[in-house]
Amino acid sequence: MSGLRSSQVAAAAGVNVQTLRYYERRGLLAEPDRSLGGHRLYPTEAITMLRVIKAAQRLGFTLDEVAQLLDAGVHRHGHPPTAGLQGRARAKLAEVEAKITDLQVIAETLRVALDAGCDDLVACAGSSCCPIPFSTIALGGDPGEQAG
Amino acid sequence: MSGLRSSQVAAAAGVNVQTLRYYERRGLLAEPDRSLGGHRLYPTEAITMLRVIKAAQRLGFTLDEVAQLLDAGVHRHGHPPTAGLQGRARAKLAEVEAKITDLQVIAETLRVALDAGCDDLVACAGSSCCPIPFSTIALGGDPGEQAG
DNA sequence: TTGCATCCGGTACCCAGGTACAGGCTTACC
DNA sequence: GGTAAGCCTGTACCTGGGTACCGGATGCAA
Repeated sequence: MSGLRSSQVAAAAGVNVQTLRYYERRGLLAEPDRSLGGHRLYPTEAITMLRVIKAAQRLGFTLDEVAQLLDAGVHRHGHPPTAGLQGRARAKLAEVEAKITDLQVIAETLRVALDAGCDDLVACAGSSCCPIPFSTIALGGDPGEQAG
Repeated sequence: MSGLRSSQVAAAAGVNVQTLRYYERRGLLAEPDRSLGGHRLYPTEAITMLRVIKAAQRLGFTLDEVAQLLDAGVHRHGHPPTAGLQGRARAKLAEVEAKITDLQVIAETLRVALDAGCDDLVACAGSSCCPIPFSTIALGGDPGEQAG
């Protein structure tokens, strides 16, 4: 009894042991009780918390945002309406939708380039018949943000 | 005459001067001639190259992939068919489409959570009526990859 | 009591794509 | 020739989300 070891919690949540301490440092996971020798002893709720963190992360929230969401759930008084899960989820949904739109533009550009049979970017950049919009293309979302 | 200064090239391409040297180190930009004192003197084609790089990056290619694309355009002999722009663009399109699908799942999950009026993740995780799929949600794409 | 697995804190490193700074040289213009 | 802006190399730092390694201490079973 007396609590779960870090490796047990990590395994149960499908997470690395190091990640537990990382989350603790980031303020996402409460500091658990310790054994006499200083080893962490987690309550079972810690596993739930990890699942919540992973779910929120999967929904597009950064760890900082997750920390704020968890804080907002605990404090819950006099915060602006954007601070709750509702407000934040609405903002995040808008973000995700914007991202989807951006990627759709990219996908369409790739499709027309394939259709046009482009096979050399440098040649394409010099030819006026290539459909890749070299001059305007840089105006979109941050480069590299959808590669992963 | 004799070439463009790095700041001129950078300004023309909408890029930081440091970035020019970074790209040179990464092998994306050919080493230009130098003045007697060692200053870089770029041909106007350098600006075109930068536009090409930015375009490819915007289309979802990493800098390593861009370097390979540029190499493939130059060497052009006996490479497998996946090595050309066509093959790589097809693969990248598939990647982008997968990403879009993933984000659509996320957007839909956010929408149902908003619809259901969820306002506390921890409470939601403990309640069976919350539509957020805490147990299966971690199975999707890498966490954090669409935040930006 | 021995032995091995696990855990501790602290620090350093990984990815990508840059950006910033320090200390010194070159170039351009008056 | 003076001065200011620009450029040089090299190295360190940034974000975000972890991961890896180290030397030493603990926990637990036989």
